[in-house]
Amino acid sequence: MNDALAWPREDGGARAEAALTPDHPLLRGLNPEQLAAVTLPPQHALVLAGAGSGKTRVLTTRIAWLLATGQVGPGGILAVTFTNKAAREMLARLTALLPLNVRGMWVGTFHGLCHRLLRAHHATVGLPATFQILDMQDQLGAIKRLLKGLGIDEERLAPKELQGFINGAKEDGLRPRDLAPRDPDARLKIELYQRYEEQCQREGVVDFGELMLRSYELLRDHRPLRQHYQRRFRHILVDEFQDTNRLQYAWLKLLAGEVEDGRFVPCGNAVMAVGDDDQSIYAFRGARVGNMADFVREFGIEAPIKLERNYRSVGHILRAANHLIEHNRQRLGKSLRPQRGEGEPVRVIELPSDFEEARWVVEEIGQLLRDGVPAREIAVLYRSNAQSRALEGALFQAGVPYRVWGGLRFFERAEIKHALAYLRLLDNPRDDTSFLRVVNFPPRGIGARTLEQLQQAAREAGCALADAVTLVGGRGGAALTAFVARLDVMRERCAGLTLGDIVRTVLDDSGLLAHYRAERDGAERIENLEELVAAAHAFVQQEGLGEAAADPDGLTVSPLVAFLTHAALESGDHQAQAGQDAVQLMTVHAAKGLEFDAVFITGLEEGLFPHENSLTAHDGLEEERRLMYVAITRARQRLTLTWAQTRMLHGSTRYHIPSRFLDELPADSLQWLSPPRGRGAGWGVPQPAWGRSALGQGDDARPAALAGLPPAAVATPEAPVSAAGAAIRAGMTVFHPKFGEGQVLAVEGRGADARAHVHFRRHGPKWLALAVARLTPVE
DNA sequence: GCTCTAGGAGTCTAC
DNA sequence: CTCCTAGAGC
Repeated sequence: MNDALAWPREDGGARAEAALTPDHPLLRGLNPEQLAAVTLPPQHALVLAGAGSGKTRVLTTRIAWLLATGQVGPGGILAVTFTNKAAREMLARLTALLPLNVRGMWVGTFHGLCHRLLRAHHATVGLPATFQILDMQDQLGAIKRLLKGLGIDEERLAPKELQGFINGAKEDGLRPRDLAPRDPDARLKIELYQRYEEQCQREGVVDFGELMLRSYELLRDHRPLRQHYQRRFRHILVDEFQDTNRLQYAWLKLLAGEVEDGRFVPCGNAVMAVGDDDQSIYAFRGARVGNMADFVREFGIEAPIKLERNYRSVGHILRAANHLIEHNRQRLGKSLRPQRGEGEPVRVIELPSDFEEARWVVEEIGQLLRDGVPAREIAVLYRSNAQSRALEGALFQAGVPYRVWGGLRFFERAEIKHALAYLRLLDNPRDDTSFLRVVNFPPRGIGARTLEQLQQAAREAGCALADAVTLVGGRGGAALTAFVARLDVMRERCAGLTLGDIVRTVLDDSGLLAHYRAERDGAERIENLEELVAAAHAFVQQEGLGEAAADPDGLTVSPLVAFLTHAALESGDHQAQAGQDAVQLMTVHAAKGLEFDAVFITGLEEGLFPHENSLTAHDGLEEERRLMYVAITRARQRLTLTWAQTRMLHGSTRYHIPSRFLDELPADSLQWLSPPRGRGAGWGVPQPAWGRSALGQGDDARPAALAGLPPAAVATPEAPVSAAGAAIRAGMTVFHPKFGEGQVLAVEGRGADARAHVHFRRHGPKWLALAVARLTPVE
């Protein structure tokens, strides 16, 4: 079965031999491990690529090498990434390396490639040619509609919970019939999963999980088709392999071999998986690090290639990263080796509040800017998006240009989603999700009552909402009929137009533009809609879609369908003021894959980083630690860690103790700008905040940037008092008559509203109102 | 049927 | 705190 040599090689062997010299231009400057990975003969391989070890370079050079030496043609390459950004970067680097037509290559995200498979074989899997994709928002809407239709109270089952259940099942490759109902609750969810699938099928839409699962089933159930792709893709390369879920790994296995008698037998192509188990931070969405170990076993990997030379960060930063991650038990084992100087130690500082933290960080940024560090080379990272507010405020006040990543993206904006819904209805009037989104937007007198009648009628007739409008009588029915007629007119007017003109026509005919023009603050929305028209024009230019989208395989899709797919699969840039030189603000998740000269990691507090929700999740703490590892390894020259005693969180003030991660860093590589405090110390001990500095004595030891702070800013707040009359502080061990002993993770609120987050030894984490709870400190 | 307001819930996230 | 939804009032 293992017949790698059975397939004819496309190259003359001699040409490949001649090129196999280390001074080939492509190989110049590679270290021995990188060279080994790039020039590996066709076989399965696992590359363990540490942060900053030149992973992307290895991947792209590998592909270029395979092509340049004639080992494979562009059509024989399949390269999978997790984000569109990574896919784009790979293509860009590749075209820079080789004067080459990348058209025939399959490079993209898992979902993008699955989508391509489903478009090519839509009839085989029973989807209409114009099927559209539901994003998470659309999916939630569809689920809410389903629950309402079945008369299931949202109290009984939260739509979000069902959404999580369905997506979780799909990530594991499970259909409703594969699930065993363990209890009535599970039975209901499985039943609803089934109903949801029927609804999607009826409406001609697929969610993200379905893209993956349906194309998996396509390959699994159609042997000739599977074999066609197995033969075609002689080289399969997977980026960020540690982030693959169960289904994605199973999908890869289908392309790389056959399961015989329960055992996986590779079919002769070569899979190169590149990943870093220490950077696996997406377990919460189904990623399964265990896939790496399974891959080693099932693909017969003898020795993974380890890339451990780090070209990014200075010695102290790398030592901090290595030391921290060694606290994780489940690791394949790997250590980053510095290739640059020692640099300066990692700086740590404690601040009284999130407000002061932001102010201090901004002062430091000011100094960096004065020292000539470009703004775009400075990043402020945080665990959760809510933390950006205080930082934005301080940056704005200081007049420092900044850019916040995350938040609403272009194609997720309400006005854009409205426009897209109209566009989707042009091709697929059965798309009930889109129908409901815009049937009364702009308002045209179609209310909840009418829509209930319509949905009832459609259910009874077993047809789409658009086909049921004639079944509704009265004024509502007339308004509905008028709406559908309007769509029909729109469709006719758009026939034969270019994509850009179609979008323009829809914006005019739907009344969206007129509606926002009349609205007080609709100016920005109109701007966005205009940008959508521009994006449509640009899309046609860029993709070369004169008449229809041409796939490498000659598959054709209408420009409109291609554009709608693009909108669903690439929700667009996080609000760009791209190109502008600005300080970068983002969550640690968003920072993965990026690097900066100077990095601030803020909010290093128990409950925030590690996040309190993670402590109850299985292996949650290890994932938080990997997240911290990712954060640390973003910095090239200078890394600063901050934590604040108090923080405004969901509207009230919370008191925290420093993150355990600070204790897990090597003391030799740290420089405390404020006196270091153990986690057990808590706060509230009356002492001058800077009285005993690690750097020296007296006020002079205060860091320069703090000199401007008023003394009041570092005063210690009073601790709330429990019902038992004891002052309760974060960090202390307490006793509760019912729950026993526990550690106080955080205290929030004041007076009668004060609450404590206590992690009880036997009963786990609980929030207790101090006015009620009889908590007493334990010696 | 539409608009306004009060109350409740959420909080990491890409495709 | 902020976003969303439900329900009351017009």
